[in-house]
Amino acid sequence: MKRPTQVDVAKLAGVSRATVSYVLNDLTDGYVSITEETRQRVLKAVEQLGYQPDAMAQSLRSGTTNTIGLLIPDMHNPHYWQIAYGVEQEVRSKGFDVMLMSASLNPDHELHSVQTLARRRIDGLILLLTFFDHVHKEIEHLVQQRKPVVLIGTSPSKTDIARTSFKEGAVEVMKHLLELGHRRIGLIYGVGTVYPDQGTDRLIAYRQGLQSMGLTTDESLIQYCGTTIDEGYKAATNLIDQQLPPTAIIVINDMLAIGVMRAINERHLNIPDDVSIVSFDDIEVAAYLNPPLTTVRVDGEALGRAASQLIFKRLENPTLPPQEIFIPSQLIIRGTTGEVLHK
Amino acid sequence: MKRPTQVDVAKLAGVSRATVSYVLNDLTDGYVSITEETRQRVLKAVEQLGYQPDAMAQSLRSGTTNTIGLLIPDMHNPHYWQIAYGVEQEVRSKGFDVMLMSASLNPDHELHSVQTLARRRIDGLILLLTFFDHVHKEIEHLVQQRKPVVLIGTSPSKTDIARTSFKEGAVEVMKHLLELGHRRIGLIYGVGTVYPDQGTDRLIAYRQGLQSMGLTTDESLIQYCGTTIDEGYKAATNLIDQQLPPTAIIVINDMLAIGVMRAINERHLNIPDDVSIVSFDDIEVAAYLNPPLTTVRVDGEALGRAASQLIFKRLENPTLPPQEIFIPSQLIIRGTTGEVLHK
DNA sequence: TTGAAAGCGGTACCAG
DNA sequence: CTGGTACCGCTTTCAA
Repeated sequence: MKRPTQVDVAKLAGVSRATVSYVLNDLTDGYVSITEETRQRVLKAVEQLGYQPDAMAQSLRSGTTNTIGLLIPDMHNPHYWQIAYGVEQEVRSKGFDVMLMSASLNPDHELHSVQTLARRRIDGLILLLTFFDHVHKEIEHLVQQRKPVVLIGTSPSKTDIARTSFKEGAVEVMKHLLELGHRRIGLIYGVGTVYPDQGTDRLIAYRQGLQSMGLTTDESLIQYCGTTIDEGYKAATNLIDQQLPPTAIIVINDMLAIGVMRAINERHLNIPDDVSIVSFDDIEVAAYLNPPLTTVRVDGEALGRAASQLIFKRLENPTLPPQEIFIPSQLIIRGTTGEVLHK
Repeated sequence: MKRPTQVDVAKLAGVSRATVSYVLNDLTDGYVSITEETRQRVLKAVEQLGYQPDAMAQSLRSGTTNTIGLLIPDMHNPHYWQIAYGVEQEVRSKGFDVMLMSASLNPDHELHSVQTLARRRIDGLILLLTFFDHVHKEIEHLVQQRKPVVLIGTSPSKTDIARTSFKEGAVEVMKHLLELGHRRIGLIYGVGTVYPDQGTDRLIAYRQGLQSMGLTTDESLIQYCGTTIDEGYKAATNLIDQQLPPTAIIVINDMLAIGVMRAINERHLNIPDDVSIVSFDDIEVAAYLNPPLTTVRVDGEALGRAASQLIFKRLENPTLPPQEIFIPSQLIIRGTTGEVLHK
């Protein structure tokens, strides 16, 4: 059985396609008016056939889709879900839908996803990019077509952006650790990306923090790695198996920090007495780890909501100058950081 | 600037719309043949305008969307993301896209999402339902229209289904705990749903396991709660603050178990010496908790892949009888379960 | 080798 | 009050 169309409904109700359309769109209140009896006949036919208007055809006609596209870097980091959740909340409250895609940390997928989303006549696009440059041209096009495009990121942008910055948080982190007496501070710097800016704010704060105490950066205390918990685990073992291991480790995000904590636990070292740990994001489980994780919170849900608001603002007023909403980061001190007990 | 259409390209290249279509769809190899020179002119025009064919119009014409819809219950449980990840992998490998929606644990949203997905001419639909009955009619319609619909769930179904069962796992759990000497076993039974069957398999195994040892079910050891970590935390406090607290707690999923572990840690009780914990799902962080969580693994990624395979199978052969792929569950013993030390 | 035109499923204008 | 019809952007058959 084929999907029923307007024609089927019209036939069954014994009216014309136009009439069906009128009834369904409640244009009966406007200029056109339709007998209650006809109306009922149509509605009954709709019910009988289980007719649902074809969204594609509607979009083709109207030029709008009532859909916002959202691209996240990958599905393995809860921080991105928080963002997706925020977007979903806000977008749904406006009666729009979200079409979510993941770039799977792959530049080709990222490009493909942006293109796919664009080809769908999405009404607006929220992008959390990892490989920025690849999609630059696509974004230009979208902007020229007056499609709302909002970035979620850390670097200022010419387009609308829901921006956050780890800078303040990272500075707080350094201050916190230095106050606790830490001097050998490791950094696990795992970013699944070639995007040059990603994480830089945290790296800079790290170096400057050390500098402010007259310390030089010991490059052997910096570990680069991927994005999985397991890679965090491995990076941590590299760090703590050194002759002079760090007394504190800064980890670029909570997921990696979970791996780091595991590595330390397995060596029967105590957190925070032997090693302190701080990271970034504040994903949901962070507060429930043992001990609870000290981390720099970035409110993902707020980021997602902010991005959506920017979309709708531009939808209403396409000629606005580029907008920015800033979501600050903030150090949440929990149980994984403590004073240096022994050097 | 408007989005460029085929007409714009045709004009710029000085050819007709059809020619553009031919070039873009490589029909040049078939019956139609086009001068290399014309071809190049068209391609150049496409490039210049940044033309991308309109997916809606294409779908309207072709009747296919190259898109699979996926509905998950909510965005806060990593288990669902594992499933989504599996779906994404498989679907993308076939050159299709995934449109993901979340029901936000809300029956209205669930219904709305299914309807929206259906209205989009999605080529196939993968559903992880919480409030089954509400969408029953929609599914019927889809099936009648020969749209592939695949369920992911635990109860057998008349439609295609990627099925798992916690039963075997739950039985293993009971065996494991009883062998370790546990007799007072608590159950935290949090399901964010009114769907009658959800979790039942685990409840049954629980009762039967106790029965097999000649024990009766102590209803005060069963706690019902919601789906958040925090609700798991609260349910656990109810349990361990009892006069005769359980020596082991079975938790319906890992997210809740994280909250349970926290509650126990906060009371300075030891896991597993004072209280053992087992749960279900085996989300990514489970192995990295402190101690690592004993849990019944259900391979979400495999579930997602299986569901996708069922979709494609039916797409190829719509008249197949209902298919089922079964993904077994399996107890993974880690560090949160141990022998009873004191009663 | 290229172009004209029908139609996919709706919407909305205009005429009856 | 209702029906005819042009059009949204693209594919594809048929004719030139």
